[in-house]
Amino acid sequence: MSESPARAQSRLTIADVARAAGVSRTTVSHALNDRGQVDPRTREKVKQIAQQLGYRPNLRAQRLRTGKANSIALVSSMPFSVAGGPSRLGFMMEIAGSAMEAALRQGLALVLVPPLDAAEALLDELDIDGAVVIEPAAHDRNVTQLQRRGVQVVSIGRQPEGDQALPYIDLQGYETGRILLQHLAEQGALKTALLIGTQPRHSYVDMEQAYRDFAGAREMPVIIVRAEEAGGESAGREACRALLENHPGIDAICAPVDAFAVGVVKEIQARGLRVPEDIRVVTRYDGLRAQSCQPPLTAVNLHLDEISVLAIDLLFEHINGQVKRRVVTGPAPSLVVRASSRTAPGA
Amino acid sequence: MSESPARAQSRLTIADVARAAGVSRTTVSHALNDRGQVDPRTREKVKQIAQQLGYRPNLRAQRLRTGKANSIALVSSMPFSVAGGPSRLGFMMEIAGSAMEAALRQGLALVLVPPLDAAEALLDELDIDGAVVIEPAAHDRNVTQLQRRGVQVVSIGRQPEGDQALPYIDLQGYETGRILLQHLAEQGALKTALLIGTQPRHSYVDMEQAYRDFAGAREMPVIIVRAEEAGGESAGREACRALLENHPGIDAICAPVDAFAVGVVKEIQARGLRVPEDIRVVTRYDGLRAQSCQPPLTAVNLHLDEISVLAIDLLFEHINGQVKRRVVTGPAPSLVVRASSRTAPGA
DNA sequence: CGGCTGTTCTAAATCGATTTGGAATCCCTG
DNA sequence: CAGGGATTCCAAATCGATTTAGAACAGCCG
Repeated sequence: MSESPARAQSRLTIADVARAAGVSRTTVSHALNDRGQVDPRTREKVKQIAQQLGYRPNLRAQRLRTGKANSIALVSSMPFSVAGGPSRLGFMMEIAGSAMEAALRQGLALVLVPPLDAAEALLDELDIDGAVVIEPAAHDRNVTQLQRRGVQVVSIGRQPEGDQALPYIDLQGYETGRILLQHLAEQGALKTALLIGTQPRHSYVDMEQAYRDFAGAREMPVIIVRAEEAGGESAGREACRALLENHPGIDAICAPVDAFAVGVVKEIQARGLRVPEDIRVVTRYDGLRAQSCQPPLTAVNLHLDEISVLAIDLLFEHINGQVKRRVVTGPAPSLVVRASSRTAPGA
Repeated sequence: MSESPARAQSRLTIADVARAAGVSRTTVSHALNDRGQVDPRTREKVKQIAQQLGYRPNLRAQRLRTGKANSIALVSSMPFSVAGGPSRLGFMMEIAGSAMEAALRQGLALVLVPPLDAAEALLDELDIDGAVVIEPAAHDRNVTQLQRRGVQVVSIGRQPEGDQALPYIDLQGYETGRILLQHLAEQGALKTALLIGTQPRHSYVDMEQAYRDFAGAREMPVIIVRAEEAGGESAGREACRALLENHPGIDAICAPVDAFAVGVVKEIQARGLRVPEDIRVVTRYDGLRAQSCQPPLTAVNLHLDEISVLAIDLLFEHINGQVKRRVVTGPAPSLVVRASSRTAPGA
């Protein structure tokens, strides 16, 4: 039985270590996990032998027993067409980039769940003890599915009308809208239209509120049009056409969805108008799409890297049952001015 | 025993279903998994009851028994400073974006492993049955660590001098180098220098070979300089300085690492020279860094979205033991010309 | 009716860890 | 030296599924 020492696989079990050390499995387990009462000398000896043998506990057995998966999921429910395009899943990936690092620091593995219908099936096959959902819509199916399974969920961006108020990182949608509109006004815009998505997402809700308040304070007409997220760039373009035809005199468009904004710019230019001279355009997410647009789009730095870390930490707290904070406010959004809106002489 | 039907958690075990259906656990297992010999009527009844009760098999128990994790990892070993910056982990994230989708289609969850020292510890805590490693260096520690554990590994980009030849997706580094150098020549460059990293990665090796062949064929002087990847932009800048001081007359620089290329541009401009009029600059990866550089950098479209899918599929084959293909060649790299190299009148 | 084959189902072993509830040993005190 | 309390260790139960080996019963044949 003592042959085949180099089994390549981690075929060694706790029993092998116990045998080699001349103690029981219990003692090995205790020794290795710094649990229970074990003579320091025995503990050291067991550890050494385990090390020497190259023993690694079987994760699945460990998890079955302890009930922890030590991993979390990052879930996006934005349709592909919005997330897609040149930057693929820019928004989600930017979050993923720093989230994986933050997760690692908590000893958690981060698994990615793309926004696909097929994902729903996988969502039940995922061995996770928590999930971060990106900007969920009001009655997001992913969220309810996860909660039904009993996994902890937090969201980046408040879930509007949340079925039962998910803990979340505040993305400060109102403030984001305010600084964009304020900026447009400073650049001389007098008649700003708003183009948002149809889904009930916090960013649209908050943005609309900011817009209405802003318009109300200045006696500016309220011009709001909605487009289907799934339509992507062309839906934005279509909406822009309707906007321009029905509301002459518009001199600025605020389109928080970057795909929409790009469509807007294309439509404006196709009509022989200029951005920003005739119509200023701004968007929310400052990703590849905004930056590589011609002209580049004024946008908002949401500080997603910091937001992600906060989200992971919040989730971690909830998983560990120290349920205290339900809302965490991240760094304030900051304006990134680019050519698509720069018309005032001062700027 | 029939109370508390809505336990929130998936607390139901196979025993509960068995009890409710009036059969044994074995029969339930067989019925649900379409295994063994079960009367079709019984099978149907069990399935229905399980469904009705909302039974979900415990993943950890299932995995302990079956030995499969149904998940894979995406690993990058590029240092953070290169991967970092404006696009954070651009290269890795671009791959991740489409890889997660491909993985999902195979019923695999994709977990992200960031390039951190701490990751080494986590790598052993990861319950995975395979991993895709991005452009591993010659004796990459992550790779050996994974292999020792017995997980299948494939790489995107050949592992040079591979300890034992990992299966890989060919990134066609030689061809990439060739089209970049060819392009520079077409734009009038007569003295092109090469700036690569010090690590033994396939892209550097192949690029260098392409460069040497190219120079040899044209009797162009061979000017190669290396910089430490970990140094990022400033290392590239430093290398550029040395290049310009030691080799007057250089009119083009090929710097495959985007961070280096950006450094190069900055150094050139700081010296009062112009890109591309005085010195043309090109890089390899066409990410946010290349695109948002001033001027934007000519680069190569590596078709990472398709590459990722190939990688996932290859890994899947190896996990399932149908070990046939060891090398898969993806779509040919294609040039993306931008302002940083456009000088010829024709272009 | 005894013996054989096939179908349908089940009890128990198994995966590899953790954890519970003692058991054994030693030391000290009264 | 009996009895109490630490200390150190271990056997067995446990987590929740899958799988093996075999039981129970039916139908069929000679």
